[in-house]
Amino acid sequence: MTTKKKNIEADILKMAERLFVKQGYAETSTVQIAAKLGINQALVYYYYGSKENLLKNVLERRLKRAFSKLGKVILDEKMLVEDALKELLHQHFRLCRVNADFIRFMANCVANQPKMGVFLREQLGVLIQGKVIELLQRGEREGVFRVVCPELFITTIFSLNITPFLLNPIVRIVTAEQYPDYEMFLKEREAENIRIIMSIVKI
Amino acid sequence: MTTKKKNIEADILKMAERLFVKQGYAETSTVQIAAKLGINQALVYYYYGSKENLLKNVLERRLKRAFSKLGKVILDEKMLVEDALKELLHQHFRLCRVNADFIRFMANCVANQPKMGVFLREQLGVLIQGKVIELLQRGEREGVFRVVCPELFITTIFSLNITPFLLNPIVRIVTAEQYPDYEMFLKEREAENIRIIMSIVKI
DNA sequence: CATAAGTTTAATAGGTCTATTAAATAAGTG
DNA sequence: CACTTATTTAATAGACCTATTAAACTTATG
Repeated sequence: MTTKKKNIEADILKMAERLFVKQGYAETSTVQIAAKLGINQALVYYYYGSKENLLKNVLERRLKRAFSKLGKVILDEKMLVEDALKELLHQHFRLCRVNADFIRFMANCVANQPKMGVFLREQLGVLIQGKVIELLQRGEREGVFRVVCPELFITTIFSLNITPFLLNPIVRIVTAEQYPDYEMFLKEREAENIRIIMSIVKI
Repeated sequence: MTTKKKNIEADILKMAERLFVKQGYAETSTVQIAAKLGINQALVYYYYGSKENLLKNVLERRLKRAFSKLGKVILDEKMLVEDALKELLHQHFRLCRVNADFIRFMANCVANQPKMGVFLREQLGVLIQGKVIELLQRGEREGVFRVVCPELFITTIFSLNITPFLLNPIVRIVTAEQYPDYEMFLKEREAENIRIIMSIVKI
């Protein structure tokens, strides 16, 4: 009773995120969000004013979380630069797995509502590149990495790592015969991604 | 007057496709489809029975079209196998550009409604692999291509080619500084994709 | 031309959704 | 405790949506 005082506001946000990401924005109603929490639907409006504003809060929170995790990956200077990059790639692959639904959701938000494009651009900022560029520069300095265009390099990584999750059902169809177990495919896929990416930079 | 007799059925399908892909399924109403065509909304039900059935018709038609185009890419036996593969990659990149909205839409359909997953699996079948596998085998036979796993190879191609379009807004943010003009980036991106993919197979 | 079959329309039932409001309840504060 | 502020509820306005229906219109065909 007393403990769940201010949790409702946060609960709404969490449930909204879960349902938005799983079912889509339009397919999720404030009625449903409230029902799943066992609260009155008007509370959604009491705390967030409108469904659109609720969406913005969801995006903001989730983006912050996702990126803060990537930022926390520690790449020891004592590690070989190659191993550090491999570790980063591994973490990125994991991150793509966990956030695929959300990324799909974002892509939709932007595609369906032009407003969201502007909003997302503000939110995303320059959060992504950091670590990769750092490693590329270190590798060059140490003479073990080729000089490559960071933008192309980063989008290569992003493309290879996100697609198996984002387009999971489509990729599944392509690979179903050889890999009846998708988890097995993912293992091979991650290894292949690392091979491909390393071969791009390694001298 | 007389000419537009049986076109209504087809017009509904085309308009539905346009609006579904642009705005999403839930965000598009049969009322809106009819309004845009200047016809009565009940006609949608007269011809298609239900909104869901309309969706299925849209998917079926569009899938058929998209794949038939890839099938038509002619890869002359007289062409060097390397050049043939490059040509196929070029066509695939173009196809991804044209169909990105639709692919995003499909990915959503599957994510939001489990039913659609089954339906799509039936539709997609084994339509994709064909040409690529053909070329891989020819390359191996001629001794100019390494032996590679076709499933991994195909998903690599798919990943690299689709992401710049499917996640256009996100990729834009990453590349905005270096490539203020996205078209310019796409040109570089296609060239890089071809380089990467060829380096995987070429001995 | 008359009748049947195919096409189109207006009207609406029945549902759900976003958002608001006024009243009820709980918590906080002097 | 008295009174203010914050939270929660029930009820509902107003919009829009899917789907149906019966009637009107058009075309085809004997």
